[in-house]
Amino acid sequence: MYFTTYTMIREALAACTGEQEVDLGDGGDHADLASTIAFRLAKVRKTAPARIAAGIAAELAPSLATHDITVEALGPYINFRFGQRYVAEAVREALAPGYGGLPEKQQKVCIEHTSANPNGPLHVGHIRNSILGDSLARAFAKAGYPLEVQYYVNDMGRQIAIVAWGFDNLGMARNEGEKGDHYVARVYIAANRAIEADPEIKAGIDARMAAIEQGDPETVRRFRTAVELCLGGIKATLADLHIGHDRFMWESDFVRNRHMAGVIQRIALLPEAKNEGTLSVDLSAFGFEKEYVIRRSDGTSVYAARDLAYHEWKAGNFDVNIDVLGADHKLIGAQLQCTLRLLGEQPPEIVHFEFVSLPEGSMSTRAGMFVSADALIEEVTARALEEVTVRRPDLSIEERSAIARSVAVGAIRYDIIRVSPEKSTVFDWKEALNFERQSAPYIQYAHARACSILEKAGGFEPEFAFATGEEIALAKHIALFPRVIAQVVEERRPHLLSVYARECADLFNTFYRYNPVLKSEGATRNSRLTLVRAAQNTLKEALETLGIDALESM
RNA sequence: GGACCUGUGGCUUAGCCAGGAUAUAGCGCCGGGCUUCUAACCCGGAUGCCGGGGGUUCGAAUCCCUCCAGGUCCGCCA
Repeated sequence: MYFTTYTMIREALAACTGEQEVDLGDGGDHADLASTIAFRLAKVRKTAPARIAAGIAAELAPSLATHDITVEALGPYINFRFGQRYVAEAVREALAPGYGGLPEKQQKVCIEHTSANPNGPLHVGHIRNSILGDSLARAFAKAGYPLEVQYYVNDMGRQIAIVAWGFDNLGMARNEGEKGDHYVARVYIAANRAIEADPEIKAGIDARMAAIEQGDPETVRRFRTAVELCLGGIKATLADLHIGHDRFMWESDFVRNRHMAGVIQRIALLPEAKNEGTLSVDLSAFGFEKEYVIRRSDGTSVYAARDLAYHEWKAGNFDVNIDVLGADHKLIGAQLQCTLRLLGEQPPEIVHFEFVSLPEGSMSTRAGMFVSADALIEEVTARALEEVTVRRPDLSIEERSAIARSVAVGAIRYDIIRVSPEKSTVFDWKEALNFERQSAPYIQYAHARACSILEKAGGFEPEFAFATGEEIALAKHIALFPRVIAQVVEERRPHLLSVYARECADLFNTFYRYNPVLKSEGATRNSRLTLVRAAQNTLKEALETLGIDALESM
C-alpha cells in the first residue's frame, strides 16, 4: 500500500510541475508525505515558495481526494495525508502470512560472513560480523532473492600451522566437556607462547606451511583434524545465535583444484604484475602505496592468492556477492576488489563494520584476551532466567528456560545490530546483561502482549474502522514494513530494521495503554482485534528477520 | 607520516550517503500511573552552541575545507 501510494503521489507531482525529481519525503509530524519542491521551483519561476506550494496543492487536491488523500500547503511545504482507505488497506495487507516479503527476484546473491580463522572460539567481536551478516541474509531472503550464505574457512594459514605444531609438540589433552574451539584456542595460545620463548620453533611452522601447500597427505590430515575440531565448536555457537551457513568453502580446495594456479597465471600476465622473486601486483595507479603480494619468493602462495581464487569463483557463480568484513580488512578488501577488476571479474561488495574492543584494549585470540561468545550467551541466559523466574513463577523450569534462551539470544543480537556498523564499540558486561531498556525483550514483550489478547479474544470478524490517534499511528507504521525491508536490502544496512521494530513496539504499547480491546464492543472491538493481529504479525515478521524469536508468552 | 571510520544532553544512540518545518530514542535523574487485555509497560518534566573554526546555500547535524580528539590499517600474517 505504501509503495503504490507513494508512486501515485510522486507521479501526480511530476505531472503537475513538469519536474522529474519532486523532492518527496517523509512528512514527520506534519504529514504522511511532504514535498519541498516549491523551494527549488521558486528560483526558476521567480515566485515565492509558499505561493508555488499553494498553487500545486490546489491543483492536486481534487484528483487525490478521489483516492482519499488530502493535500495542503503549509508555507512552502506541500503536505499529503492518507485517509481511512489507506489505513484500512494497509492493515488488511499486514494480516497476510509472510507480510513484508517482496516479489521474487532473479539475481542470485551470495553473502559471506563470519569466516573467522579456526584457531579459537568466536568472541564478541566476531559475532558482530555474524549477526550483521545473518540479519542481512534474512532481509535478502525476505526481499525475494535466491540466496546462499557462505563461510570461508581459512584452513591453511600460519595460524593453523601453529595450532598443528601445538598439537604435535605440546601434548595438551582436552579437558572434560571442553568445546573443540576452546580446546584449539588453548593449544594455539600455548603454542604462541612457546614460539615467543624459542624462536627456533618457527622453522617447524614454516615446514608445515610448505607441506600443506604441496598437499602432503599427513600434514593435510593433521590440519584438517584441527580445523574441524574448532569449526565444530564455532558452528555450535552460531547455532545458539540462530545463525546458519549454507556452505563452508575450504580455502585449501582452491589450491587443490588448481583454481588458484589459474588465477596466479592470469595475474602474472597483467601489465601491473611484478615477478621479481615474489609475485606481486603494483596498484599504485589506483592509490595503493604498497604492492599486493600474491606469492612468496619460496614459491608458496599467500592468503591473497587463495582469496582471489575464491572470489573469482564466486563472481562466476553469483550475480551479487557481499562480504561482511571487519574494519581491519578495509585495505586488503580494496586491494582484492581492485585486482579482480584488473582480471576482468566482478569484485564483491564489502560491508565493513568497526571494531568491538574490551575496556582493557583490543581483543586477541593469540594473547588469549577476549570474551567468548559462548561465555556471553551463558551469562546472558542465566540473567534472563532469573528475570523470567521473578516474573513468571507460574511456569515450569523447562518453560522458563526456553523463554530465557530466546530472550538472551534476542538481547545479544539486538544489542549488536542496533548500533550502526561504522561505529566502534566497547564491550560492557553491565550493558549486555541489562534488558530493561531499548532491547529485544521489549519488542518480544509487545508481541507477547498482542498474542495474549488474540488468544483471549477467540474468533472475530475482521473490520477496518480505525478512529483513535493511536490506532491510526500504529496502522500507518505497520504499512511501512515492506519499505523498510527494501531499504535494508538496498542500503545493506540491517540496523534500520532494528529501529523499525522498536518503533512498532513503541506504537503498539501506546495503543495498548489507551485503547481497550477486549472490553470494547461491536465494530470497535473487531477493528481493534484486527489491528492487534496486524501488529502481532508485523512484529513477528520483523523479529524473525532479525533472527529473534517472536515469543507468544513471556 | 599516509589512508579509512567515528565525534549528537551525564552515559548509549537514530538521523548524515540522496540538505528543508520545533534534532530520534533509551539509560540515569525528578514527578505520576498496576481492583483495568502480561508494569520486561505507560504518561509528564529537566538536561543539546549536533567536537572547534571557516565556507557553499533561501536553508547545514547532513555538503566542502581546516583543526582537535578517539578507533582501525599500512607484513613474503590471515
